[in-house]
Amino acid sequence: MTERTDLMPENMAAGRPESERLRSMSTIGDMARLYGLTLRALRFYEDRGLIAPLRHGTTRFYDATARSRVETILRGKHLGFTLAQIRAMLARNASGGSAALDIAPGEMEAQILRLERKRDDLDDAITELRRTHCDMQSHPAEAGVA
Amino acid sequence: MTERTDLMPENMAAGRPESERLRSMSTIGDMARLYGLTLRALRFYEDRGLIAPLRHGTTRFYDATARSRVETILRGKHLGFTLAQIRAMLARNASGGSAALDIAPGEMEAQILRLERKRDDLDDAITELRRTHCDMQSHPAEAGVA
DNA sequence: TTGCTCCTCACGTCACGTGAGGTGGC
DNA sequence: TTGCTCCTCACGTCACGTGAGGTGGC
Repeated sequence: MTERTDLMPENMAAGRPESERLRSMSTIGDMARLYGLTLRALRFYEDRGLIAPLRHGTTRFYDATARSRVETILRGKHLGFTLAQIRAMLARNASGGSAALDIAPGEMEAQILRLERKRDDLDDAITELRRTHCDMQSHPAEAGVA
Repeated sequence: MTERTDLMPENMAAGRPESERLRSMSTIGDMARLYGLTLRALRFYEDRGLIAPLRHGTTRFYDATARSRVETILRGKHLGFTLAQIRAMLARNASGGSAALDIAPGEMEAQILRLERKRDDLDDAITELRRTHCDMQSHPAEAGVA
C-alpha cells in the first residue's frame, strides 16, 4: 500500500481530503495479501456483482467500503452461504448503508438446519472411517471396506 | 426388473444358467430406483470409469457385479471420497476380486483429518449462526450481521 | 397412435484454478 | 533490459442437472 501519486490530480493543494481517500486505497494485490484471497477470487466476486472496485484505467482500486464488503463476503462464506445468497443479502442491506449481511430470519433457520444435517453426515462418515481404521489395525490382512 | 426375453438367445433349453444371469440383470431405470440415483449419475460414473455395464445395442444392463460396484461407490461417496479416489480404490482392489474399497491406511487417516476439519468449521458456523439468531430474537430492529 | 423407457450430445452450475498473451511503471 | 504487478480472455475442474432431439418395444 505505497502512496500512489499517479491517482492524484495534478492541481492539488496540501491536506485535501481527496488525496487522503486515494492514498487509503488498496490494489488487488494488497487485497489478496490482506484477506488471503487470490486475485482470481476477487475478480470473480466482482464479476458476480458482489463488489465494484474503482478503476484507474483498467487497474482496480479498493477503498474502505470495498474492503468492508470483502470482509462481509468472507463472513457469509464462513457461514456457508453461496455467493448468490451473499449478493442478495448485501443488496437488501444497501439501503441501510453499512456492508452487513442482511439475513432474513427464515433464511437463518434454514441455514442452521442445513449445516446441522451436513455436520451429522460428516459425523457418521468420521465414525465409520475410524471404525474401519481400527479394524485395519487389528487385522492388517483385510484392507478392504464393504 | 421384468423378465427380458429380448436378451436371451433363441436356441435355449430350459433351466440353463445363461438365462438365469440375463434374467437377473437390471436396466438403468431399475438401478436408479434401487439406489436413489439419477440416470445421469449412473452414466456419469460409467464415463469416469467406475462402472462398465453390459450393453445390448445401446441399452445398458447391470448384473450383480455392477450392482455391488455401485453400492461400493455409494459407500465411498458417503465417506467423503472423490470419484477419482473411489476409482483408484476400486482399481487397486480389482486384483482381489470383490468390489470393495481398497483404502490405504495413510489415505484413511488423511481423510479422517480432512473430515474432522470440515466438521469443526461447520460447528463454528452453526454456533455463530445460532448466536446471531438469538440476537435477532432479542433485538428485532437490527437484522444485520457484522 | 400414445406413452414409457432408453439413448447421445452438449451446455449450465458452483467457485474458482490455471495458463496464455499482453500492458505499464520503476 | 529485467522484474514486478496489473489486465482480459478462456478453458479446466468437480459431480452432476437439464433440456434437445431421436429410437424402440408394448
